[in-house]
Amino acid sequence: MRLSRWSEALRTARAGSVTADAPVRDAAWVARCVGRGTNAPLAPADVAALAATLQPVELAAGQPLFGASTRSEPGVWIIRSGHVELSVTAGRNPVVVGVLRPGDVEGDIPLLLGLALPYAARAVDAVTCLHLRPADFEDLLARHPAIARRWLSSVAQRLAASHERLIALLGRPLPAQLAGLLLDEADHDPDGGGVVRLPQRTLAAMLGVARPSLNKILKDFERNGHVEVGYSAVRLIDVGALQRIRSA
Amino acid sequence: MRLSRWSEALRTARAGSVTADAPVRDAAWVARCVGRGTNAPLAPADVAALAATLQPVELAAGQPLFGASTRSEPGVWIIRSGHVELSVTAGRNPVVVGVLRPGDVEGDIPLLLGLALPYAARAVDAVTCLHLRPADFEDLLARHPAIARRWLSSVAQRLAASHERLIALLGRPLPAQLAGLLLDEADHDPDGGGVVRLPQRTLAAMLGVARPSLNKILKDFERNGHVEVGYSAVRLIDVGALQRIRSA
DNA sequence: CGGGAACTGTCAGCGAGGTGACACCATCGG
DNA sequence: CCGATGGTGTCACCTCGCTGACAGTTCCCG
Repeated sequence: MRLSRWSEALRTARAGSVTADAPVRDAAWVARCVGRGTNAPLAPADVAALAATLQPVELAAGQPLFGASTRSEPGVWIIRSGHVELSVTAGRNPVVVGVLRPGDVEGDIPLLLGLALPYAARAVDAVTCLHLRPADFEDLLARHPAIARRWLSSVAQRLAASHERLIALLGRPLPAQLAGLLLDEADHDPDGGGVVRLPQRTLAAMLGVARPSLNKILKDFERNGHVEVGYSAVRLIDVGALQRIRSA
Repeated sequence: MRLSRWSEALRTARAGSVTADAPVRDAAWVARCVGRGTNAPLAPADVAALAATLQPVELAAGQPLFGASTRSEPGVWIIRSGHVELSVTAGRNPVVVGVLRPGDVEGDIPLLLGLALPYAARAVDAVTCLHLRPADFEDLLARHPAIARRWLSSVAQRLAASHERLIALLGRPLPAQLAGLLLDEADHDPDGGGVVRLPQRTLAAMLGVARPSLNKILKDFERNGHVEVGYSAVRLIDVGALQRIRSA
């Protein structure tokens, strides 16, 4: 069963390269991406334990990982490829709390605290991720201090990012907020510049702002040659200028 | 040396009750307040290790724990009594990222990630706190898996709170934001109602908003009998009404 | 008890951003 | 190849909260 899910998971990511050591390779990838290596190195035994419990899962665009309504299977998800949108529909318009990208982790906080998160998660595009069942997660933390230590640094990282997000949003003009968001959310392409592959509706929801307001600023940026606006994508042209606007 | 700092620390907190087991009592208090007990119980040996390393420190009102300028001694602080304001002076007006109250922890994130936090901390009123030196902190985490596990739940708690703060701020009208802030920050008095003992300037900075705007809403609340505005204090009268406004 | 510092209360004018609506365009499935 | 879906570009109107300023009040320390 696991191998069939594996091959399905890898079909999109890198077709045809399914080998027996794929679980170990993914566990090593998790070890590299979750938290920080300094001060919290993982021993081979820890990586092996990870490899034994990680369950690959594939999601189509639009599919929910979990939601206020569905409350589907709990556990920890680690994004391997694709994007997941965390949103909450409080008040009038939906607000996007964050966007998960490859290497990001979700679902561990509810397990650690024993309470449900107030937001829903849905795949923006096709998503490959690794799943850890609640019991396996607790077990890994209890039996592998190095993993617990590493997870601590992962959560700490997310907390620092969340604080920076608060600072970037509070009482700042919209252009500064948008510049910061674009710089933070850009996927760094090999060609040098970054691209934000999200519709303007999502970007607006991430700033808690109306789409027309966002579009106005975005077109200003484009007129000044700072970005290039495409369909469901924004390409960063002049990173320096955006940084200047962010801290204006 | 340690005992002398102890007696100094306790002079304000509870004068005259200094006994030999005070460190153990404070360690037990930390064990109760940091993180969640369920899923992460601490053994007596863990509490003893905490008691051996906690260093009591006392701060006068206005004194900084650390700051962008001073960069004073690093380490972990656990607030025992009083309030500490975390603020950052980005752009025009200062923004308050959060207010630490008794039981809150600060300074562990920079240690875990090896990078400085972008905000400064200063005592709002007289503060008693417990200090943990960087080396001692690392040592506790490495040698006591239960403490690492418990710390994980503490950081997770803070992350959830930070996410809720983001949700409460993004794209919501000012009255809803203020109602949420008051409900979150109220110190629950024994007499039933809660009190927020912070000047309006600080409350405004926490919402990234101008003081006159905040004052306007606050007086509206008072006119409608929801709160009672005092000098550097807001008393909550009708909690139900505030909850209704928060989710309006 | 008196003076300075900090906090609160309030106002008029202005600009940023929300609202709702509508035309146009990319993308994808049939 | 065509139509449905969903994303983008833009507009006129209007509300909300900012700006800067000033007067009154409370607190605290000498």
